Amino acid sequence: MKILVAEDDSNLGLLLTTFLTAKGYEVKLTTSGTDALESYRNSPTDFQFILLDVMMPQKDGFAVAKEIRLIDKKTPILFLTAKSMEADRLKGFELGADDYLTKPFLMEELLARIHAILRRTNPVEPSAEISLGEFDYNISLGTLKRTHQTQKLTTKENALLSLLVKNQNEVVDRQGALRAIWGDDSYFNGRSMDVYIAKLRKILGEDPSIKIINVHGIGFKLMIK
Amino acid sequence: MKILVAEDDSNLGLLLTTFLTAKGYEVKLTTSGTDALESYRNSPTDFQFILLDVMMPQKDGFAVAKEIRLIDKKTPILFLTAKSMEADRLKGFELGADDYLTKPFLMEELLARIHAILRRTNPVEPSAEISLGEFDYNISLGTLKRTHQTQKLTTKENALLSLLVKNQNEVVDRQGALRAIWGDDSYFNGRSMDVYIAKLRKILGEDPSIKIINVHGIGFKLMIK
DNA sequence: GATGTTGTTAACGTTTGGTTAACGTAATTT
DNA sequence: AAATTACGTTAACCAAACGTTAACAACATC
Repeated sequence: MKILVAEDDSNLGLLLTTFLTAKGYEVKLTTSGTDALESYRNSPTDFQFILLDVMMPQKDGFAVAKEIRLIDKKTPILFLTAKSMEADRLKGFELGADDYLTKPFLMEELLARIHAILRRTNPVEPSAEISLGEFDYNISLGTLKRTHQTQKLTTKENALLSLLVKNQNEVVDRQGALRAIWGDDSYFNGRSMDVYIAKLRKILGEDPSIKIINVHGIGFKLMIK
Repeated sequence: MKILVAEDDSNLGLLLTTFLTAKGYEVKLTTSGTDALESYRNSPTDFQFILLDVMMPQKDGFAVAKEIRLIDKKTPILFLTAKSMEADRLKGFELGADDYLTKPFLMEELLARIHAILRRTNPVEPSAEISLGEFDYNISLGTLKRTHQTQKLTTKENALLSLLVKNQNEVVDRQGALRAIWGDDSYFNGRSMDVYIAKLRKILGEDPSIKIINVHGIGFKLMIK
């Protein structure tokens, strides 16, 4: 999932890139409307989402959107702007924008709005799938896909795997995981989690590059070579 | 194109109704979350857009959205609220909202946002007949036609099937369906719904490409190959 | 009143997923 | 080295969830 970002404020551009990359998106950052349009034109089918700052020198976000919409009516466009003028907002929507977010905004809200737009844009694949070794893991559906097979995970399996995946290459604290998934960290819940770790090891064992490592006395770590 | 509006401020409710009606929409105005949910449940296939005020007595907009999303993952939901708290905004999106607009807002912006969302969601107007595998299903008449046969469905059969068809390929929450069709999710209503699921499986079994799948502990999903 | 229709509930069963037991190995502490 | 704690693995157990068929109750129609 690749996002084209046009933002002339380098701090915000960097922040956006870092944040969205951490959330699993590939980001192409451009710092002017001209560059954005050029990037788009170089590979128009590459981008699944476009984030446009309105106030940019030379070619502003509106001009870019107008140009893009001439040849692409589908790729979602979300405008970012410091200006809160109502006429501008309406203009953005008229140009075919999907949303319009006023600075300053919470990064989490931006992400929520991106998700909402993608949810209705790609109803067939409502949730992003995470690449996990040879598997494609869908947290929402609780499915693990590989070649021609799809394995459905149980609720507990999915909860535990999603926690490990979200903290890939980092140790997930044993007691914390127990409290988060089982509600408290009693002895038997701990044994239950060990059972589920074994289940996940068995399922993921089809791909030898995936390992769930125990860090003694601390917790578990999901690693992929 | 019918919009369900829930707004307890009668001035704003009237304004919304007048404005949207003038823009060509049919509006069902409700003044409480409870009434909104009841209106929705009475004819779930009627509405193509839902406008929910967040702050309403008894059942707030969030609670309404939560209940609706159990049995309808697609119909667009836009929240209106006087509160601009960020946590609330994120909560709205997590519940499956498509947009979130803070009062006071320009009516024209509301309309633009509705259009932007509808542009993406291809709203399904209730039609005379829906193609369902080898069957032609008429929700209004409660009939299933196939080759030279027409089967008449009972009220409960029709309510359940229309809910499954509306959410084809999506899981319909068991408890949500029970509350929507039977009024509450007690044990015996659950057993009754299981009986009706069996009835529908028997009726639809004439076409082997149609399956009603149980997702354990969650609900049912209608799938067609 | 007899009959038909629809919805509810009973009865018996299967499936599912989570918990716990049991036996063991690995790591740390004494 | 021995004892203790932490974790690995497999399977038994159990209750909840659900599938199916039929009996029963309530209501409508003739």
